[in-house]
Parts: sequence; C-alpha cells; structure tokens
Amino acid sequence: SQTDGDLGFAFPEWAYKPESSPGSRQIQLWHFILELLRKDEYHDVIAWQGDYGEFVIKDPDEVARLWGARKCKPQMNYDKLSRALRYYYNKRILHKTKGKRFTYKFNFNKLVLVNYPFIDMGSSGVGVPQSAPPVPTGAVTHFRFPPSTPSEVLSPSSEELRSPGVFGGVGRRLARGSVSDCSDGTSVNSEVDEGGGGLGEERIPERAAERGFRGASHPRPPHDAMFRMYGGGGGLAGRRPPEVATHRVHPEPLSPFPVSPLPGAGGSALLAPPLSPALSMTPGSHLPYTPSPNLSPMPGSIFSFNPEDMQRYLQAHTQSVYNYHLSPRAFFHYPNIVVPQPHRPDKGLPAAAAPLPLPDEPHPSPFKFKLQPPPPGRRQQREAQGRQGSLSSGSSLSFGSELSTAGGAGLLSTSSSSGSLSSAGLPKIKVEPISDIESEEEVEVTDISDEDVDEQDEESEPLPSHSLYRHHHPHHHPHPHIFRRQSNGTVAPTVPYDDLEEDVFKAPAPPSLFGPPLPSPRGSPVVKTEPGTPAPSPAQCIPLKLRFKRRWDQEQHTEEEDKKVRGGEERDRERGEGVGTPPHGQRKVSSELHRATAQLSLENKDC
DNA sequence: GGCGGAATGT
DNA sequence: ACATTCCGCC
Repeated sequence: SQTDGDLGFAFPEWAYKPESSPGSRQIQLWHFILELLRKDEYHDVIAWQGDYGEFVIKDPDEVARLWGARKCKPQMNYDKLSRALRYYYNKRILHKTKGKRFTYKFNFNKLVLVNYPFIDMGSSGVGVPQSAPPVPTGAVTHFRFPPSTPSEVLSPSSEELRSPGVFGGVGRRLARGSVSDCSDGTSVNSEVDEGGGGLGEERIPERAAERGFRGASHPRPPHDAMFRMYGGGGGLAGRRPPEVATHRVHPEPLSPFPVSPLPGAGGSALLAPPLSPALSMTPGSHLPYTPSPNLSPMPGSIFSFNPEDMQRYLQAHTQSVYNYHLSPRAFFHYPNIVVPQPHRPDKGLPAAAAPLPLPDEPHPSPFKFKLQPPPPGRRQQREAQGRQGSLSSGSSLSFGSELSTAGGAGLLSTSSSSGSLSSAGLPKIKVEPISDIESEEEVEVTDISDEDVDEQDEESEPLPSHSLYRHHHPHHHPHPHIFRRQSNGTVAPTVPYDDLEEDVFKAPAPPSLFGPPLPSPRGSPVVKTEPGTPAPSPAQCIPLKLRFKRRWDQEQHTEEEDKKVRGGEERDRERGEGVGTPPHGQRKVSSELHRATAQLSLENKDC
C-alpha cells in the first residue's frame, strides 16, 4: 500500500491528530469539515462566515451526507454529525457559536500549528479575511518541525526541497485521499469531491448542480483540486474549469484557503504546489523519511531539531498569532514577544534573511523533542477533581497548546552547555512546570540571568514521556517572575488562564491595548512577581518568560504519582531552595529546556 | 436546534 | 480514540 501518496507526504500523522494517539489515521470530522470549507464548490453547503474560524453549515443534510459518504455511513445525518461535532467541544477544537444556527467555530489556535505548521510569518496579515485561519505557505513539501521559515521554504536551494528521496514527488501526489471506497457500493463518492474524475462526482451533483455550484459536467482532475487550495492565484487559476473560474475567480472573502494572506503565496509561481495538510494525506504507518539533518523524525516520533529552528518556530507562531489574532489566551501580549522588531531588522527575525547567526554554536546542538501528543484528559474528570489551586495565571509568554501538541519537553544534547550560553551573553533560563490546566502542563521558562544558577546540567538521558509532563507545581519559586509585558514597557501581572480561556474563540483585544491586569478570580494568582522584588522599571528589560505546555496522558497520571510529585514540590518549597534545585524529576527536563529556550530568548535579550 | 449521557462500534 | 447511534432533555 505504499503508494506515493501514502508515504510521500511528509506530515506525520500525528500532525493531523493533535489530541489523539498516533494510531487511528482515519479521517476525522473536523478535518473533513476543513476540507469542505476549503473548496468553493461547497460554498453553498458550508462556508466560512463570521470571524476567526467561524463557519456555517448552510446545508446540514448535505454536509451530513457527504460525511456519511466519506465514512461509509449512509445513515449519517446532521443529528449524528452534530453529536460528533459536540464532542469536539471538550477537546476545544470546536465551539458552538451561540445564537447562530448551524454555526460553529474552530479553535484554530488548537489546530493550525499542528495541521498547518508552515505558517508564513512574513506577511503583515493585513487584509486577511477575518475567519481565515493561518494559511501555510504551501511551499513545503515535507514535514518539518519546527516549521521552516519562509526563506527556507522559498529557497530553491533549500536542501529539503530537493531531496526527492523519501518524499519522492510528494507535491504531486497527494491525490490519495480519495480511496475511501465504501465497498458495498451503497454509497460512493468517497472523497469530498475529487473522488475520481467522473466517477465519484455523481450523487451530490444533482442537488449541487441545481443550486448552481459545482459543475458536474466539469469534474476537475484530482490533482487540480489538491493544488488549488493554497496556491493562490498562480497555479490554479489556470487549471480551473472555465466556468468555475468565471464564477469563482475571487474566492469568497471569507474563505481563507484559496487566498493566501502571504505576500509570496498570493501569486508566487515559485511556490511548489501547495499542499493541504488537511487533506487526507496520511502517511503510511512507518514514516520512513528523514527530511533534513536537523529534523529527523525518528522511530517513536522523536524529532530532533536545533534551537534555531525552535526559535523560528516560536517566532512563526507568534507572528501567526499576531497576524491572525489567534490566541489571546496563549499570547496575551504577543506583540512584545518574539515578533520581529521593526527597528532591528538586522538582528531580528531573519525570517526572510538568513538563519540566525547563533554565535557560539558552530553546529546546532540538536535537542530532541518527543512528539507524542498524549490524549487529552477528560475535562470533566479533571474539573471534578478540583483544581488544586495550581491554576496557571495565564499569560506570561505562553506558547500554549501548539507547542504542547507538536513539541513537548525537550532534551538537549550537551554540545551547548548552559555555560557556553552564559558566556555568550545569553540569558540564563530556568524551567519549571507551573501548572496543569485542562490536562495541560505548562513549563515555565524564566530568565534568571541575574540569578545564581548552579549547575543544573545533567546528562540528557531521555526520560519516559510520562515522567516529563506530569508534575504539578506550585509557583512558589524564589524568582517566579512572570510578567506580562505591556506595550508601554511596563509589566503587568499575568492573567488567570480561565479568564482567557473563553476568549479562545473570540477576537482578541488589539495587541497594542493591554487592559488593566485582570484580577484573579481565585484569589491567589498562581504566578506573581516575587514579593519584595521591585517591579522592573518601564525602561528595564523584563526577564523573558516562556511557557511550554504539554499535554499529558491522564491515564498514566495516577493519583499516587500526583501525590508523590506534589510531595516533592512541597519539600522543595519548604526547603526554600531556589533555582538551582528543581524538584526531583524535573531537573533534567529543566536543564534541557533551559538550554533550549536560552536560544529562544536571544532576540529579546537586548531590549 | 442544541446539548450531552450512554451504549456501541471500528 | 473517535466516532455512531439513540435518546431524553431544554
């Protein structure tokens, strides 16, 4: 079954399934929805509407039918489909837009980076349709983590782009998605639309044709459909059937996919055929590829990459959030974070330029990230358990779920020691887990350059994934500076996660406007500036804080362990130990992340 | 229409 | 895990 389509594509399947185990590779509903949304043929069936990932199912029955066809469930109907959609609520993949019939909203913040890791950070984002989720540049033909920067992507000389090796012709054959033949013949039309030139096209057509969309008489070749999506004008316009082109020359304003907000993608003919991760291009089970030296997925979903990549990745994320107003929760103060500094083009994100110089790193020391998104915990269960007061207060720099799903705690190799980083003028970073919300764990990365950090370096023996993510942690550190950096340079306390959670589906406040610090509903902010530590003056450089979240597997997280962990933390706290002695079990992770994030901090170092 | 529990299926 | 199916409830 190793068709090109199968192994060709680069996205590891977990990229499609942020929340689930790397087992089931069946099409998922949200995926399918995205697929429909992407195609203008279905504009009358389902379409983006409203803001930020909001879409309306204009024809529930039809959508259900399509879904049923895809899944070979002829009995599918909207009632059932909607039940499936409702299951997404808990996973926070989707939300219902109240008051609007058949209207739901994607939490792209949850999905984009896993499904569209190649968000182009270069554009200003101006003029992007509101409901538009970030759109990949489309140039990347294989999976990389972290995502490439545009320059990398666009560079013809980019090694990755040429290595045909494992990916052989990826760009050309994603057409796979179509093979979900319901053998019983009951329902054909396996794929959404390009089921197969003329064969699968049928059924829908009569109805569709009546409404005047989708020319049944002009079935598009499968490839066309695939390449259409992000290609932006360039490639697809030409291939599009005349009448379709006529009618659909301009993608509807709210349909994000055909239009790339990116400068390059808009019309760049240089781009390789755009791919849609949303398509069913699920790779074969083995994923025997090795994209690049830096980024080689290894068996067991372990990827390695270097700090530069990480940095770019985060940069990208930041920018995407900024551009698309993705996550007020995760990026409360995003404009001040890793976003490129206009006045510092040189040092700043070489997104379009060369990769960061990285002074003391002859060769990037790869650190491994275990990419194995654990299943989400059951929110209800967790809530039932009570929240333990270790709620996160949210906002300091949080890279939120994206990282959690795609990244995870890192293990750094030792080629670059924290010592070297220090000598290079890099900030010292402290890493500690700080919270566990909604089955996510956050790891706080703190700039503690001014502190006395004792040697946290231990070997980087890989830890069992579960041991990496599981600690609860009272934010009771001697130096838990977690600030919200405001545009005016002042620092604001972080905001409780819960306050922001709601906003995930709302439009975030304008970046420049940071309201007054929100009070913590639960009385005690989890993170706060150290008592007695004067808040940095506005002019001062505020310690950079990064926060990584990691999902964990609730199943593996027994009460017992929980207690153990907490006990450890308790002890640690009581002893009043500081930076140098993270709780047992966290140490390694901390030191690793420490180094990993030190690089990330570079850019903000000289503020 | 929309919600979510429960049982069941893959 | 991720639906599908059924269903009582609002």
